[in-house]
Amino acid sequence: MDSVDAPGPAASLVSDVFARACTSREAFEGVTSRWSSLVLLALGEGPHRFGELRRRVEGVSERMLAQALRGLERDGLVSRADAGTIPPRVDYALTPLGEAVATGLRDLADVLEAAVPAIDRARVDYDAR
Amino acid sequence: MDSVDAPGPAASLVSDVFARACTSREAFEGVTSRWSSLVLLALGEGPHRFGELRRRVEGVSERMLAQALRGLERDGLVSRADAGTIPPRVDYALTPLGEAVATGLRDLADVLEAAVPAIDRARVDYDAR
DNA sequence: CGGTATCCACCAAGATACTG
DNA sequence: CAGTATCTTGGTGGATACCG
Repeated sequence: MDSVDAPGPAASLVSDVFARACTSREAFEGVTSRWSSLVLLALGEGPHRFGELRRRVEGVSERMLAQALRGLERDGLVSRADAGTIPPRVDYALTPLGEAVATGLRDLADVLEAAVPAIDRARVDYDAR
Repeated sequence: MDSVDAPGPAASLVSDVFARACTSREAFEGVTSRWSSLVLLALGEGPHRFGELRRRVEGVSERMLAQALRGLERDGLVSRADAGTIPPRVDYALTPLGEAVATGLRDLADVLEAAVPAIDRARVDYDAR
């Protein structure tokens, strides 16, 4: 995996989200995908069990949650601790890398949450045209 | 930063990305959706014309690019300047809100780009199970 | 050049049922 | 409780053709 053609300002960059086949783009898409981002946000508030996540992330199905968690675990953003007990208990938490990503996502969510009134206004304006 | 289910420090919070019907979640999903995030990243490097964006964001189709731009314009993240000339010239740029979001996305991309080796390793480990 | 319109394939994703 | 299996469908998104 290398640069596109004409590397930009940061010519020493080894990975590039704009590059179709780059791991960073795949990871970026994984992180920003619908449920994964909300799961990371939830785990940013502390470790959660499966059921807790299901309740915290409104609207997620078991299937999608399991899938998101598997993807995040695979990329090393989330750790999975199976207590091996009955009834089962599995705790999910962020790895250090996951923390860094979740923090970024939190900042983004904060910006958007604060901008809700402006966004609502912009939508009304736009739709009125 | 805050606790899991207690309202937390910002008890006056009016919007919540975890809420299914909240504008902030819609906007969050718009911003993190596949092509929109890459478009914002590209525009974070400066204003671009349609064709420039198409080339910069590897793999995007005209249809998806147009759709992403419309969504971002609707939410007030991107401004559209049609020169009205022939041949046509339309410049896209970030609004102040768009800048804030793009900066957050950039941070995220930086983290992920830097973490590529770790992610690749994590994937190999995971897949070996 | 900067789009829109149309068609179509595929997969994301929901519902449901079942298991360790 | 924490998932997996299976089925089904609607939306996402690609290809192509065309318009101002």
